[in-house]
Amino acid sequence: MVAQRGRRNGAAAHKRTRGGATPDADNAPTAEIPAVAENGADPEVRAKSIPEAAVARLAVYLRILSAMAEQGATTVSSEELSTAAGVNSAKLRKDLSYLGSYGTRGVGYEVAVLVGQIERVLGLTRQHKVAVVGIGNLGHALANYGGFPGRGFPVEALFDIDPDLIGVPVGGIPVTHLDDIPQVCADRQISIGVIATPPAAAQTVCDRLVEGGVQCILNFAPVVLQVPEHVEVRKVDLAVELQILSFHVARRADNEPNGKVAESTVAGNGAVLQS
Amino acid sequence: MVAQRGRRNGAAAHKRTRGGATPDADNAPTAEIPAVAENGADPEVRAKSIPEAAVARLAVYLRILSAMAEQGATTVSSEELSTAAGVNSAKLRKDLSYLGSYGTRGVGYEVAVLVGQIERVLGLTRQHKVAVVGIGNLGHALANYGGFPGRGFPVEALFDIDPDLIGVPVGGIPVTHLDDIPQVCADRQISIGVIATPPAAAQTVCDRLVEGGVQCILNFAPVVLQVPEHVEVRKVDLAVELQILSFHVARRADNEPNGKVAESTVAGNGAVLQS
DNA sequence: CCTTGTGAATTAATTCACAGCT
DNA sequence: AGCTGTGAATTAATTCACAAGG
Repeated sequence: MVAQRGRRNGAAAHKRTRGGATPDADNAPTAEIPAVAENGADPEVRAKSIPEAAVARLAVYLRILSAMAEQGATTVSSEELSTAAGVNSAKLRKDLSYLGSYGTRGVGYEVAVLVGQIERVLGLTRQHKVAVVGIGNLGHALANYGGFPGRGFPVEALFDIDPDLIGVPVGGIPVTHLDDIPQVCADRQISIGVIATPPAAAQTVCDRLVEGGVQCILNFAPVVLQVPEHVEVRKVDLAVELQILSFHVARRADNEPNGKVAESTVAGNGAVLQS
Repeated sequence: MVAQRGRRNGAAAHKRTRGGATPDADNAPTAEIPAVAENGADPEVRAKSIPEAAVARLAVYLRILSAMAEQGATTVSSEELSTAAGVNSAKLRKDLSYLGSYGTRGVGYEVAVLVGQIERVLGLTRQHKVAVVGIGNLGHALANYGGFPGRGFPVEALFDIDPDLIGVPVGGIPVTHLDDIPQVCADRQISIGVIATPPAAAQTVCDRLVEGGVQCILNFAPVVLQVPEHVEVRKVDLAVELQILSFHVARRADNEPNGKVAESTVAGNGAVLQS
């Protein structure tokens, strides 16, 4: 059907360079997979083309499932899991179906199996070394996470420009100067760079990370980064988040002219809910 | 079975209460406006139903436009602005069209006009008082932003559970105990609550914020919050962001198999490489 | 000529609804 | 009986492409 031609891989050089990606709705170009992947390596149905939106939710399911496993649960139904994740069960099942068919009809899913499959699809069986750039308030907080979510994302390098910080260990790792980013990232095989610098420094830092071979960037600076197209950027933007909330407040105020309605909510305004 | 049992508010059995929202693609139920709005209030074309995705981008455009204005630019074309924002120009124009028609064909847009219109639509002409809960590393960082993005989001209350912190001013504001959340939020008319607590505390804190009349929550805790449906939740989830990046790394590795399988990459053994 | 603004076309994401298996 | 898995239907978001207007 769609013959999705057009995407030229060769030189292309379309300066796509999109690096924006609001934590919200922007970051979502759909993770199309070129459909190639003949592989033949895996007996399982290799991931074919999981929608980006589903990927984000799978990560959420994974966390919930891990918690359930820790509490001793061995199986879970789509209804339970979807409720815990705040989505509806049809969406959840559709999302899980991208993993393959690991449920048992009439019963549900085995928690351990789902955990394993989600980890596989998200690539969490590999390790992804992280570098944090900008050891201010936020960078400090990030560095102290010490090996981010669970294991799998060890922080292996810290960078800042402040001479007083260079060499000082934060969360066990000594801070290196910004100038050494390319070198150190290349040496330590950093795969994810986290930018927590002031906005003015962000693009330069980004360029150096790319120079050092970093392919993925998580950007906390309120700047739209320009990157070559093989680099993946995700953005966490506080200002944008707050402004989106502001929009919703304003919208509510516009629609519901009078001041309060408090909890008449529930069935009250059918307008806002989905179906 | 973790908790989800008690979440029944009112009748409505499964009435949603979504609070998840991955910073990415999850947070995006499309900001449909109830269509009611007989309006008749504004001479301008009142916001009719801006797509959620567009709202997020408008916030980005706003920042870029503000920077341009500061540099003395007075007009801008869709091409320029879209490049700076990392989107294509058609999308940009479509987004701006939700504001009304403020461009001049053959010329472009007046920067100042766009800034004003975006601020209007995002509700940035109001003030939104913010409370930060959880004054750890992250909360500290947030509190010190002191009046978040530019103006319009003053931090007016800080909360924590640690007795050593109570009363201590952070960024000029004394920390109050978690127990006083409902009271203080109601008194100070807080409209946005930021949750930066450990995951275990997040739901309780959330409940108290809601009790205090807070309608919007920005959640940094890795937990899916359950909230009544009139409350808007946005989530910033570090783990999810990293896992999405991980997914893209894996995807690339699968598609672009330089060597065959190269080094023990794909699944198989959990322990890959050193640590 | 410009560049905007927008219907129409396309593509992605979500939801429905039910067949199929346990 | 019950729950998964998934085509089909629906709804949202993006992109195209060009008429309209300075």
